Parts: sequence; structure tokens; C-alpha cells
Amino acid sequence: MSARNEVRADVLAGFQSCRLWRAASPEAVTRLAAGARVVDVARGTTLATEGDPALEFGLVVAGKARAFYLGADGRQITFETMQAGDPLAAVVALAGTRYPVNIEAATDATIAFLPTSALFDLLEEEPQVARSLIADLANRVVNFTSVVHTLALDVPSRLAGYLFQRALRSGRPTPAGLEIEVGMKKGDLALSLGTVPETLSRAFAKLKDDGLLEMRGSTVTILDVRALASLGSGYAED
Amino acid sequence: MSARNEVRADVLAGFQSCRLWRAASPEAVTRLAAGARVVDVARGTTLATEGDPALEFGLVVAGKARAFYLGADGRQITFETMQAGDPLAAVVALAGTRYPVNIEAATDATIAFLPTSALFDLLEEEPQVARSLIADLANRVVNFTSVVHTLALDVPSRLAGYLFQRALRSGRPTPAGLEIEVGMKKGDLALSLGTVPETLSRAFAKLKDDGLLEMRGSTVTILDVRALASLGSGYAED
DNA sequence: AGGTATCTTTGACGGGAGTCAATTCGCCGA
DNA sequence: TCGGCGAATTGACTCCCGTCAAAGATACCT
Repeated sequence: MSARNEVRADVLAGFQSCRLWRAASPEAVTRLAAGARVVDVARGTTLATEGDPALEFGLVVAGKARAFYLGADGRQITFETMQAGDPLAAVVALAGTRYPVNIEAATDATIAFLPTSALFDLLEEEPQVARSLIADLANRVVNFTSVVHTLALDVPSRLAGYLFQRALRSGRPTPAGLEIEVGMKKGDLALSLGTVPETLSRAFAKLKDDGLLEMRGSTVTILDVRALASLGSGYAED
Repeated sequence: MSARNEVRADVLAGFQSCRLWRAASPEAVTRLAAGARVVDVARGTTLATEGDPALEFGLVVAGKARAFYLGADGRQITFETMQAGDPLAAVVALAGTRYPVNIEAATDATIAFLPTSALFDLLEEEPQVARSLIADLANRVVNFTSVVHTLALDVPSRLAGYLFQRALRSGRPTPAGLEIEVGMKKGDLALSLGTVPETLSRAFAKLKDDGLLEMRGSTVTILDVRALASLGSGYAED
């Protein structure tokens, strides 16, 4: 809840690394950062609730935030996970509508809030920003389609897709296969895959039965990367 | 497959009513229209397949097109329905990626195709177009979230939401309640709700049993608008 | 009016997944 | 080393919905 005149270094860094206005002048970015209301929140804090009008938008300075729906049957559908440098609800601000999702801090986090008008002012002053905005928005739309795509898959496939991505990014090669650390509680993973721990557990068991992977504690060894990838892309591998 | 030098009147009208470049000069719009490759397709024709690179984008001149996924269990998930004046895959063009969805003609339709470069050229020549583009994209993102939201609901709720919207727009007041004409085959409605005719039929039966509506042929009379609305918004009405 | 094709409804069935409850596993602290 | 507590797994159950099959409705064409 602290607003200050001198800009916190981490806040400034966050603004500088934000894709939205990467075409803006350094001065404009600094000005944006200076006008932000910076808050530090604990994990689990609600940042926005579905239906709220978007009077301001945010920028994640540190930590992670999660945009999600509460599905009809109580399960949460994660829409997007935002990290340091990612904008938060900027789209809603641009569209001038109400929040269509809930947003909460997925970890302890630092968030900088700006009035929506700041974004419009920036567009006014530096029209070239529009270009990067358009690119970002377009990509966002395309990415959202993949959220929907993922939801259309069953849980083992969603898990396979997730593991495949993880393996690509941070897999350690071993004689047996690519090895990855889950690095979080299974329950949290379940949440981010839009399911519950029990079902996730069964999904792991299924992939193991099918010979795609091996697991020991929270270490997963992928035996058949190919099959994992094709499962995760939604093409059945009969 | 006909490309012509003189612009078809309907094509021109389509371009003029497209929100994407509503800030563009009439001359630019005419030029766009003149450069389009216009095709007439029959209902069911595939216009784009998932994974295709987006070399051109389209504009629906007449008829309707539908963007959808093939879900894992065979059900189709309708992403968006595009009508006359709506752009088709313009987002993909802007993002420079591959089609994330399948697109097909939902009715006999006329589509005008343009190379993606035409859009970039337009942005170059008339920067003010960026503004309307941004607004359109932002709205699109927000709307997509509602697609996901809808998918999280069960079929009766999805139907309730749809009927409520329809009632708001085109409901005829009668002594019994708001009356609306479905105006399409139930099978088509099922498709656009992301389900199949059988399940839709059961959803109608359920809403009728619950006393929310009455139906006679393809005329639906809504008896309890309130309950319908709250069901459709995803809040259980216990 | 008759007949046929199409659409719609209904029933039976199966699979995926969420809930609840019980059990097992694993990690810490005493 | 022995509890103890949270996390993970497993089983039983149920609901939702898609598929398949069959039986009404409806509409349209001759």
C-alpha cells in the first residue's frame, strides 16, 4: 500500500522488461513506473475478482500471479500465469470492460498498479507503442486458443503436454531418459493443470503403465519423449 | 477462385463494415477490397486447418464461418462464429503464427482473402488504424475468456446462458413469458454450444422440468428469466 | 394426401473425472 | 528410533456427457 516518489529499483526493472511498451521511450517507462502504486502481497491474496470493473491494471514486479476461473464443478481453470514483467489485466483495461477472471497471487508477490488512463496516455504520447501492443495482444489471443485446446484434452494428455514442455526446457539427459524435477507439490501441479490431486495421481499412474515415464519421489524420468509429445498435442497414438 | 479488378459491391460493403480498420480512410479500404481474392464456398467447406501457416487472412462477406477445435472426445468446441464484416484469422496474421483452430463455412458463404502483408501495409500507411485494431483485439481477448468460462459450465447452463442472451436481444414479451424463436436446427445449436443434439435435447428437457421454460416446436417461452440468467452465469441456484 | 428424408427425442451404455474416505508414504521433530 | 502430520495414492461411488440404436415428429416433394 505504499506510494512513493522515488521509484523502487525492482519496480523500474519490472516496467522496463514489460513487453507491452517495449517500443516506448525510457523516459516514458520511468514515468509510468513512478506513477505506480506498489503493493506487496502474500501468496493467495486476491488481486481481482470476476466482475470487478477494471479501473486499474497491474504489472507483476516479483513473484507470480494466476488468472483463473471457478468452474461449475468447483475445479479451477487456470487461464494464465503471470511472472515478473508480465502485465496483469492490461487487456481488460484496454477493452474497458470488467474483469472476466479472478486473479490471485500464486506466490508472495509484488504488484505495481496503474490507472488505466496511464496506458491510454502513453499511447497518445508515443504512438509507436501501438505496434508492440498489437503484437502482444495478437500473440495473447493465439495463446488463449491453446488454453482452450488444452482444456479439451483429458487429464493424462494435459499432463503429458506439460511434462513435454518441461522436459524441453529443463530436462536432464540420463541413460534412461530425460529427467525432470516436478519442483512443486503434486497438488499445486494438479491445480495448474485444472484438475485435482487424485486425478493427477491417476494420470501419472496411467502414463507409467503405458511405459512413457518412470517416477521416483518428485523426480520424473521420461522414457518415451515422442509418445509424450504426441499425446500432449491431442493426437491419439493408437 | 475469381480475382477481379472491379470490386464487387458486396465485397466492398463487407470491407467497409469491418471493425478492424474502421479508422482507415475510405480509399485505403477500397484498395484493400480491390486486392482481395474472393471465393464463394458451400456450407461445410474447410477454410483453414489447424497447423496451417497463416499466409493470408480473410473477411467474411456473406454467410457465416465457424472457428472450432476438435476436442479429444470428438466433440467440437466452437471458438467463434464470424458473420458478414467479421475478419477471419486476422489475429493469426498479426501474430505471424500458424492457425490454432480449424475454420469452416457454417453456411454457404463468400469470403475475401488478403495476403497478410496487406494488413501490415495498411498499418504502415495509416497509423491511426492501430487504435481500432487494439480495441478490437482487446475485446477479442476478453471475449475469449468467456468462451473458456462457458466451457467450464455443464450443458444445461450453457444453454441457459445462450437463451438468456437471445431473450435479451430478441425476446417477444407474451403473457406467459419471453418468447424466442430458435431459428436454426437444434443440431446446429448443439454444435455452437459445443455439444451434440442428443445432449442438447436432454438439456432442454431438464430446463423444462425445472420450470424455467416451455417449448413448442422451435419456439421457446421463457418462464423464469431470472433463474435462467443465474444458471447461465455459472452460479448454482440452490 | 402419401411417402420419404431429415430432424428430434428417448433409452441404454461406457468412459472420464470429481468427491469422499481410507490407507500408505515420507519427512520431521522429539 | 519412534510417533505424528501432511502429502500422495487407491478404491468406491456418482455425475455428466458422448456414442450407438431405435423410435417418434416434422417437413417437404410429388
